[in-house]
Amino acid sequence: MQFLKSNNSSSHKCFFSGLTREQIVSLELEEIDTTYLRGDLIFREGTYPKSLFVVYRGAVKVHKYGDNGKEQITRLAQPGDLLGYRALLGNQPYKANATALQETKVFKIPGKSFINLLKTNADFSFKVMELLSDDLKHAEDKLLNMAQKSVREKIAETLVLLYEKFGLDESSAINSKLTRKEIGDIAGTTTESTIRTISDFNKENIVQINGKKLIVNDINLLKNELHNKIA
Amino acid sequence: MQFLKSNNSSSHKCFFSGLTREQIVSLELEEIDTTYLRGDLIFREGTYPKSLFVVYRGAVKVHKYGDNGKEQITRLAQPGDLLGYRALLGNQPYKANATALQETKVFKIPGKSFINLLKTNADFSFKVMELLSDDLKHAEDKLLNMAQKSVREKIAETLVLLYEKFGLDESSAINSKLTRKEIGDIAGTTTESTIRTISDFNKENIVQINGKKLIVNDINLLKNELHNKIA
DNA sequence: CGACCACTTGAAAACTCTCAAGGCAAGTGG
DNA sequence: CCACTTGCCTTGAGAGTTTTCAAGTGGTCG
Repeated sequence: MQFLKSNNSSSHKCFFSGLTREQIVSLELEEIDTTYLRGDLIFREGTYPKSLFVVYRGAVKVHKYGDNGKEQITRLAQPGDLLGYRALLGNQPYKANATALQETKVFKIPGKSFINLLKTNADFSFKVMELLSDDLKHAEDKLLNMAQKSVREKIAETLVLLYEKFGLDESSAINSKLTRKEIGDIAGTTTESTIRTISDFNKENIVQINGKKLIVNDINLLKNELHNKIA
Repeated sequence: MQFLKSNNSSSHKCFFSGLTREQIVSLELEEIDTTYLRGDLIFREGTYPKSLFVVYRGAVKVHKYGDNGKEQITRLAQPGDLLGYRALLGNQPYKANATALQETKVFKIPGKSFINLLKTNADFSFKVMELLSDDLKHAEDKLLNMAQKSVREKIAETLVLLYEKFGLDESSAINSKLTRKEIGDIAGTTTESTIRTISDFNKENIVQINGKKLIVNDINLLKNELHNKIA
């Protein structure tokens, strides 16, 4: 099954690799209507989930809006990542929106199949728990960043994240199609502050701006910016 | 078993209420050395977990420190809440510290017993997942607050949280023993800003300061402060 | 070509933190 | 019993950071 060969170059392990063929078949993957273009909404906050989404190709932002209307990206999903499992687990409405960042293909797994597998397969259960556990860790780390870091540090943090998630293309540029606004929405700051900070990094030769592309010649220069440098 | 009668007045359901007597016995609760006084460290970030902690009485802060040394409280645990389950699940070191906020009694469950029950009892597994799911939701909500709200809103948010977690004592004061610094550590701001904001609320008759106590006569006045009031 | 969208820059305003200092209450030791 | 220490609360003023608002540029697509 093609699906099992994750084309994800980063360190993610395929979520279903421990299952038997029968178990995978039992998931009744649906392939209908599962390709999205940049900007397409995959699901909307407040609606109820029917399926679990598994990203097969592309990239997805999970985001919500504050009272003031400002957008906050809480997570980036890539090939191999699951979307919407939390709403399914609790049989609750989605707590965020999911939007494709580029051409993205997902598999849909009927909610019931997912829950069934959870209830019958302890290993699978355990894996989902590890996943939740991991997401929780990331959320808490991010909490600390948001609460305590300067804009400069938050932007550096975000660029390192993008570097690690998306890698570099042939010209050493971060291989994401994110706009400045979206980078700010991840970092938790305004578009203008994002632009100014990236521009500072450019002047300091930490990154190089090439149109919309951000060229990273030495990731360690960026990583140096992650921490408060007050002795 | 006394343990099952949660003395928690708030809406928490007891985590173990779905288990059979045998299953509870299988957890091999340990009661040794399980009372802590205010300020006592229950576990430290970076160390490895041996047991799961179940808060029986009192209150616990889960907190970590940023690069600059500033403390951030990520969670408050009360009777019925579990501590350290995430580290156990992943067999990883604790990612935060836990410190008693008042005289606190906890039960310890050997890590192995917990994991065993997880692997053999699908319902229990599911419950832990719901718990994780819930914690994740809170973390993400808090993320949004941190990223987008003003100090005033964050303090209001925190006071409402404390109101809901700890309730009011006989004099209508929030029934927590938290210092101003700790309130700031939850909200994600400095002690001084916390004091100034609470002082503002006092002047505006939203809360009433009585020594270290904060009297809340009408919680809705505070809740009005949760949202940005820009039309 | 015009509209639109993203990017960029400047200047002022708003907000929050930092640093410094003082007050108050409880507990301690002489 | 009093002086002293300690921890927490409070306030002020200035510094620093970040946002806001306004304006302008450049590229792209129909």
